[in-house]
Amino acid sequence: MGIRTEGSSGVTGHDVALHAGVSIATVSRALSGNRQMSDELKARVLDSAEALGYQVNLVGRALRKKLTSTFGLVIPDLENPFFSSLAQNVSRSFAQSEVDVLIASADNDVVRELRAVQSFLGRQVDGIVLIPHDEKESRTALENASRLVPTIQFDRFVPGSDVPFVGCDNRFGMKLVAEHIAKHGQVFPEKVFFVGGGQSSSSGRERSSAFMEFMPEANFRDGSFGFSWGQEAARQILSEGHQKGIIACAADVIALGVSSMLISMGRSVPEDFRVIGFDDVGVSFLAHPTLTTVRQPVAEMTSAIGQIISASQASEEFRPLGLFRPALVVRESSPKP
Amino acid sequence: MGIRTEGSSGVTGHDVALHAGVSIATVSRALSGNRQMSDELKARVLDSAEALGYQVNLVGRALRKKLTSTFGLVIPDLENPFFSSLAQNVSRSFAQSEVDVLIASADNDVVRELRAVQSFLGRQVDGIVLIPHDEKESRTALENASRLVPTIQFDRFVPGSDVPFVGCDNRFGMKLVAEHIAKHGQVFPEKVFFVGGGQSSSSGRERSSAFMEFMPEANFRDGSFGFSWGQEAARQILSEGHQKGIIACAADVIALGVSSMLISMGRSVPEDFRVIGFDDVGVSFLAHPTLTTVRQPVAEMTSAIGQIISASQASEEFRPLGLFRPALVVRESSPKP
DNA sequence: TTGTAGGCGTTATCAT
DNA sequence: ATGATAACGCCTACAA
Repeated sequence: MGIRTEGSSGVTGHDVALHAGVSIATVSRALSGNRQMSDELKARVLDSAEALGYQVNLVGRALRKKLTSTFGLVIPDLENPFFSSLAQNVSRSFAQSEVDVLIASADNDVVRELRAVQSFLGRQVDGIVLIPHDEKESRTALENASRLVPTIQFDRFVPGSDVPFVGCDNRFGMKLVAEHIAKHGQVFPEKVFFVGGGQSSSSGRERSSAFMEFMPEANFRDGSFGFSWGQEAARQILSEGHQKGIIACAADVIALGVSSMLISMGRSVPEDFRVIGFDDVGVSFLAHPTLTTVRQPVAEMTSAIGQIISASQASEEFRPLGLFRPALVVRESSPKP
Repeated sequence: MGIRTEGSSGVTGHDVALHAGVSIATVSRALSGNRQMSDELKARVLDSAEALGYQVNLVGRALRKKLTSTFGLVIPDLENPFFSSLAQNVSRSFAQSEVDVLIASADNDVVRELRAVQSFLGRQVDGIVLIPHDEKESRTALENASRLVPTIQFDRFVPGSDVPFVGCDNRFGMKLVAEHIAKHGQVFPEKVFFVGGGQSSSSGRERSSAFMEFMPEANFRDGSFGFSWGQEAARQILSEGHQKGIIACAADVIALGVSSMLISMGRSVPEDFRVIGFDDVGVSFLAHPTLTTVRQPVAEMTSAIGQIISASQASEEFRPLGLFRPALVVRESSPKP
């Protein structure tokens, strides 16, 4: 495994041309197929290519065409199941097309996020889909990207940027939660809690402010998008002496942490505390109790991304529309009253 | 957002050379910095580059150097939390180095897996880390990759291949599980169950056969690596009339499904059924009850990958070692007897 | 120390 | 319809 250093298959279009007894230009034409040529020659070239195991060198092609049929997806945190699911869905929605999706993880770090963007740009990707990790700090990465290639902000956005955004209507989602909670009024008179996901991302900020708009009397506490923050928040709530209530969370990962801690500390969900999440991650239906949550329309969102990317490939204009309506999914952790 | 089609920043080394009043060779030297040159000139070039917003075109560099400082990671299923966690860890372990990690999802499809490999190869990646989706069907992808670039099989392997493998000692892990179960002998005389993850991947096959080796009397049933198979398996076990037992699973995702279904159907874990997983995915500690499982030494494994990649970058010989010992993590779903 | 020039593999333009 | 050839942006002998 030592000596081989050649990049691609090692056999170039030149080799195929020699083998088939044609010019290198003919080889290129036969393979890209977008030019008229005799079927006989075409077949001969294709056979030679097959025989030699030729494989087009995408680097050479990219250098010449200045296009790569590739776009990059930057994910803030692959260990967050909602994001890894998004990545899988985006990737899947391009399975049929010629476009390749390259994924990079920013690992909750704006420095690595920027680096991922630069790497994609240097690689001449045709477009970038960025889930901005931080509302402020991700601005540089987003601007760098959008200055050079068609760029989409996905799921979160940098305020004031004019880069097209695809995501869900967080305010509407929280309105659904608030309405759901309101129906519990007489059953759970105690207390409504909101456990936020921080103010440093647009989704965190939007969900917090929307919920507080609809339920200003709620007991509010803020943290970050993670299981452990949910656990900590539940511990806080119990240590403050609360015995019953409804706990709405900015994300499923938080809600799962909350629910987990409540049960560990001997409380019952939903009898003592009702818990509501946001996102509808894949595992939320198998949590115990199963999680009432707001489902983001992931399929619609990824398909919108596909359309925007395709449009930009065809150098059409961007379609800036991209705010999708989520839906409430009622499960055991906060059943219908 | 329409007219711009240039790939990278549009400004090339040539432009920088003009701006700085030097030759294009000097620009290249100033930026790669691996050549002696006067500080004054170097500073001037760097200033010009900065002023023009120059950014090296990695495509041009790759074509010339036949190296990209990049390797590709092919993941069978990003929605499986164990795999997405692996991806994050691999990516993280290269954060400090110059190497970029590109991730592609095969989405449980060998066709897309092969396509991802070809795409990486065409992009001249310096190496490929492949988690083979299928023990047989992934052979083509693996061979294509290893023929051209240094390649590592990660977590799963294609039998009979001489491509270096990094993964965990599944047999040893199952031995730990069997020993743990054996201690429960008198407490749970009823029945030992094993819920497999299929025979089409090396991990599925190894874990099944190892467990059956240590506990040949176990009640065996086989499926796939997924929550829903775990739920189905639990339903089966209950419908067969079993009231108590110990259920060992080939993966945490299966165990979480099993546990979920048992509880949904009114059984108690661990009182009625004890449940044991494998992998120690991030969420297993917050399941209810928390999951007893076998922890894969992810940090060691990803660091081994880092070493192998680095060695291959330095064109040293591969270090074929790569079987790591997992450890039993006892939690609530199957506590110490 | 710095500049000149050739070529990496591909596609597109121009002849033929 | 096919072939020769010139770029694309970069790096690196080699020359100065």
